[in-house]
Amino acid sequence: MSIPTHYNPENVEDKWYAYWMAHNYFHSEPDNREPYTIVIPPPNVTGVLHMGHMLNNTIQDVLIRRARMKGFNACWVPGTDHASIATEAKVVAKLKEEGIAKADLTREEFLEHAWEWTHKHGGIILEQLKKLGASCDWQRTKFTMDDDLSASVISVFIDLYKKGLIYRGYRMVNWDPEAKTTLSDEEVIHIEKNAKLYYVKYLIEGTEDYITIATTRPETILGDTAICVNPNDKRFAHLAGKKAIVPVANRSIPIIADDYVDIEFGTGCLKITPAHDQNDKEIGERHNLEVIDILNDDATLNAKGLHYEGQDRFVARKNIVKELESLDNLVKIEDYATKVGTSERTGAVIEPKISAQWFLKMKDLSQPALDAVLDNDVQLVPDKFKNTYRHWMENVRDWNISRQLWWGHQIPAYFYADGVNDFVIANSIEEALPLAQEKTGNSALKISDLRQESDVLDTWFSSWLWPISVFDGIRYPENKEINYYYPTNDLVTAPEILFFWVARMIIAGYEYRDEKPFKNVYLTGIVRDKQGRKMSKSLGNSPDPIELMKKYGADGVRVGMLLTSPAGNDLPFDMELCQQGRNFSNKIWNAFRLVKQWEVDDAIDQPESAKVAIDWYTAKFQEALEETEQSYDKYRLSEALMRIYKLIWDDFSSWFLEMVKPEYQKPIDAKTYAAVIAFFEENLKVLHPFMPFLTEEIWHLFKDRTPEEALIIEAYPKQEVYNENLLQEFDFASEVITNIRSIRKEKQISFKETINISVLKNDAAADTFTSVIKKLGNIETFSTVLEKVDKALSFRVQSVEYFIPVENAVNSEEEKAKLTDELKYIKGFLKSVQGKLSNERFVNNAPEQVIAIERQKEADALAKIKTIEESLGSL
RNA sequence: GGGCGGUUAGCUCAGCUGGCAGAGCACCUCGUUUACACCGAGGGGGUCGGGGGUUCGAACCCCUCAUUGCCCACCA
Repeated sequence: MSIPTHYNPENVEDKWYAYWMAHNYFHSEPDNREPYTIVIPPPNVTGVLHMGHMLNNTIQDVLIRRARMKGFNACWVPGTDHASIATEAKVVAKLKEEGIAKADLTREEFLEHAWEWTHKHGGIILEQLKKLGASCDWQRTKFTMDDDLSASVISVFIDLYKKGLIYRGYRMVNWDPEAKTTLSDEEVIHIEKNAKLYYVKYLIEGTEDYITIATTRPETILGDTAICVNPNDKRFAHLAGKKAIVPVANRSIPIIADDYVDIEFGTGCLKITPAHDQNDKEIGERHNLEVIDILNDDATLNAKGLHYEGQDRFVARKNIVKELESLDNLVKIEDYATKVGTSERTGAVIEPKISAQWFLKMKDLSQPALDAVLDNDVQLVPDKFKNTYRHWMENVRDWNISRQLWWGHQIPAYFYADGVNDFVIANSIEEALPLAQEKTGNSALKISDLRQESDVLDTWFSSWLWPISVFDGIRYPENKEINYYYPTNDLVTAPEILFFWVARMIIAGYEYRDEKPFKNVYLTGIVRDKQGRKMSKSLGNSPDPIELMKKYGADGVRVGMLLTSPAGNDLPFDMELCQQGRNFSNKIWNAFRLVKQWEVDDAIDQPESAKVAIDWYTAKFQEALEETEQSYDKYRLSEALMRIYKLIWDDFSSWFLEMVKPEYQKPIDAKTYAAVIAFFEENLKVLHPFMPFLTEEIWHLFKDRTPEEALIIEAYPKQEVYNENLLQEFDFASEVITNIRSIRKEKQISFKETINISVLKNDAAADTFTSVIKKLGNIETFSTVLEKVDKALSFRVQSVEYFIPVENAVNSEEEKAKLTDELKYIKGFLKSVQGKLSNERFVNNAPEQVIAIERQKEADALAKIKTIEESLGSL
């Protein structure tokens, strides 16, 4: 035998990927067919493939391959995201290693480094996706900072500004002191931390009395500009209008009253630091308080921090606590569990900071996007995410879209002076000049008087346009491509970015196309390790996907990932799953080997067993196809895969091939052989979306194909009506076979030894599969009898009784015990059925159908009891 | 603090509008049968998180408790 017993994916995978590429099968152009479009969630351009990508992209590939085979014009658009903050952080780190500080570079110099880095690392991840088999239209590969996409981003900014939806404001924002940029609310992760609550007393000016406040951030005392109590708090009524002395700083600040203060919490007194807390800022605005910002951009204290200048905020906290203690201003310290905001990207503790930033008004923009999901115009899978989505959308706040970074889309605002609103918005500085001249009334203004905003836009401000901008539908809303491919069909992504990205894409879709960007959103779970921990680089618990594919084959890994991964459920990943996938590859490979080695003889007749086997598998395949389609419709890919897995492993290999298998070293008839090959090919087609490489390989090994032929573009099997009766009859027959095998095992009758069997004539015993029973049971004669057979082993399937006469093997005591057990069980069953049927309320209330089923069960049980009792009697 | 899920076999999960608890893997037994030991045949295994209730009948509907996960949130 020249075909190896184990499938070796190694050379196969690269070979077929190259073949598909060479024939341009992944490429799509608008035509008369119905489109089926998926845009990839663009991975970070400098990223490396991890298990999350594997899951995500396997799903997309399954969907797109199936659509392609079903005759849609399938288009999967790949690309990468510039990932402003993440990439900039990497470049900064890399420069630091080389001894270069970002601060020493000009913007242009830094961007040169960033582009160099991008060109070097960008695209690695896309190359890795090819190993997985991803059938992306690589000719359409996009990058969020390509010229056309950048132009789209800028034009959208200008448009939204003109619509009055973008404004610049002096607001309290989330400051990441490590990346030295602001973040949107969504980029802030709240983490539970054990903190301390410090009770600090402030001297009331002109008295010997003190007032005690509680704070978690004693270092901000240096920025205090008031003490605040609740106006209804009688305890502090006498302090109205008085002043307090800030410890350490020895400044005098007013004692004010505001409803915000909770009388019950802490001491009922609050220190007000408008520069470093959102609530304090609001209270400060109501009471016209001074704002003292004590922090630098890197969260060290500035000159306002007095002798703590230069110290990090946390160092200063420790030190100021010591000083307060020595000054006798510290009353006590309590443990306190609180949640602190941290940066999604750097992990740094977020500092609330007042600064001038750009915002997008979200309320009105988001309404159509909210409705679309609530009305299922955009379908979330699973739909439990609808609640989460609604909650977020109903409470959406203005989006801080500016970042104090260099890598990204620079905001097209041109300042002619230093005021918060001393700017004009334009496509270029040349276009900005006349606008600025007009706005200022100063026609002497020159280009050199203008200065472009140095901030860039939030990464998501470009990716929210992705499904439109990859087809250049922002700049050219009527272009052929966008009109053809939009709206796309499926978006496959992680729930983590439901708000960051998915919600905003829907918003942009309605704003710029007046139409949803995709029909379905498949939300994958998080890939976790066996212990349930999220797979991450820092934990080192994530296997290298490339290594995995080397070991188990890309197909094996794909199957492993999808076998147990319902939408929205986390995937507890285990190598065993890939092993199962690999084993499945091998099973199919060996089924192929078996069939391939058969010799065909035109001259011999088709046996009856093969004839019925073919009828049966025809129906079985259709049943499986129907079930598979239903699973696909519900996006239950794991179920679809499992059904195909069982179809091929159990139905096809264990049953069908065994039924048609010719005797050892004898040829197979041509008719049966043709059917076997045809079935095998149909199996390969339904499996292809899940295991593209293996199926393509075997499909080509069966026959010589023309250079234009490939499984990837074969037509997916069509659903047809099938004979359900035949399937039921077979289920009966297979139960007979199982019983025979059981008896063989029990009585240690070798399979090589033929046996005889008799069936007691009974209307329920159909004989369609008698030839199959004979073949798979290795039966010499199969006879019908009118009376029970003495001295025989017996078994019953439903109400039909079978006998196997075996010389000397019948031990009547054993038989008796066996029958008694069987009788006991069936009587118990009958009792419960009759219990129901004798319950008047059941008979009166239950639907007719249910009662009929119960009556049938009763009759069957009675018939079976009768045969068992007779057998017992005759023993 | 608010909201939303989950809790079914050792593990991962199905179980549609109430009507005999399922699958895959794992496990056990047997097997050098002429595709495959990455295999075959046969088999065991569940008080459906606890407690109430509705119903002829509850894994499924209602109440309640427990537990676990996720999302949101400016109480010092």
